[in-house]
Amino acid sequence: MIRKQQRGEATVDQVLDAALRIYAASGESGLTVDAITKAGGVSSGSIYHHFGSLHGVVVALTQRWLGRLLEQLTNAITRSDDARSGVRAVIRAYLEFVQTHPDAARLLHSVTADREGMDRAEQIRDAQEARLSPIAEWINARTESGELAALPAPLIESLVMGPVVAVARRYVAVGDIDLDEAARELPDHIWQSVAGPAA
Amino acid sequence: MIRKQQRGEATVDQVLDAALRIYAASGESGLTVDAITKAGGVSSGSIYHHFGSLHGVVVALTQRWLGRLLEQLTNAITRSDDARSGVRAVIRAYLEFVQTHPDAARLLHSVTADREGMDRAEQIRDAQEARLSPIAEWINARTESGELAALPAPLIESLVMGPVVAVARRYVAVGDIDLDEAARELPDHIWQSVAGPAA
DNA sequence: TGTACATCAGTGAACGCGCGTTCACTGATGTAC
DNA sequence: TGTACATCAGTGAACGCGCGTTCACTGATGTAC
Repeated sequence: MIRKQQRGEATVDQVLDAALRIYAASGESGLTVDAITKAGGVSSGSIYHHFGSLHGVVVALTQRWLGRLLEQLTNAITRSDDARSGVRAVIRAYLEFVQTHPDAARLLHSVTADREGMDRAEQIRDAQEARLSPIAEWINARTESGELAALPAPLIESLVMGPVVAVARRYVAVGDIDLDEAARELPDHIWQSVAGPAA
Repeated sequence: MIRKQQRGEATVDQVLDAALRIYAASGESGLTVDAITKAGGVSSGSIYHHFGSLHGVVVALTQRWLGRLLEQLTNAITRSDDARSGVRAVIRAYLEFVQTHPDAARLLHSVTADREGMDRAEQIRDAQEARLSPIAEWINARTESGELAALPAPLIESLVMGPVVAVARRYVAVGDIDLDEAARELPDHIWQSVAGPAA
């Protein structure tokens, strides 16, 4: 059996870590091969060996952090059984992620917004389907039980995550929001907007 | 008195219109001077005469459409006197804008998300202050009267606009949302999340 | 345990091209008298 | 009403440089026997 060498993984990590730092500091336009080379202590050839292109680095970086975020959200939601505590849990999980990884949050907020990100939306959804489907299932189950309002899943998602994302974006960009206060106040208010007849 | 020549305005419009079309079709990376030159029927020198740089074109484009969007929202909100109809009106106004100007919506969603957009956040806020302050005042007045929940204005804004922006982004990006249905359903649900004791 | 071999991992100089910006110039418009 | 002048508006060839990508090569790791 052919095994890849382990040092390759370390290099991949170095590149992605450097890329995130650079992205946070100087944006997508600052994310050049040369910058990664210097910040990550890795040669350009090595980057191409692992990622194929600079674009490949961005894709890998996005997938990595989107995966981690969705993993947190999925864990939060599947651990709670009633709808109200589930909604509460995802909200807290998202805000906690933003607070713990502000750079990654900045990346996800802009890359997913990016036009190229939109083009990649489908392939991203495919890659993350394992993490997205439990969430969708959870929503459908709660909608049918009447705990959640009888709305299409995308609308439920928007009602729950919309304000959270808005708060997170504003926290990262403008900074005139207290995340702890948001974590305290948002859950109950958001819940009011999606609560169903049986709740 | 020295008057600028009128044909200049026409050129500015041609450039900005072409820029929006290009942006919608091929994203920010496709928005090159050469592309504008060809699509707008304007020489590169002329672009520099009016905008100073390519970056200047993007800024002008963003300001123009952000101004138009905020104008719609301000009109919607100031025309309604009770909180509930105000919330309803901004939601409808936003969704209507997105439906009427999907390209501009795409631009605003990504440029404001963009890292450089974040750096420009302050200067954008300054330039649009005339349109932002009426909205803030309206929120504060309704919060004090008890029609809106006793929350900081940024949280109210996030609770109201968050789901709307989320729906709009998803409509523009993925397309699995019916905007008319959203316009019907969202107002009441969102209202539940911000209604105050006196409502 | 050692040797030969294949593949993976990493290097960095060199290339080339796309792109933003400049600039000397021509043309158009408005003002002064 | 016409002429001279200043400023605005527009042109497009030319420049130069930053940046992504390539490639021939060296080094490291794992496998086969």
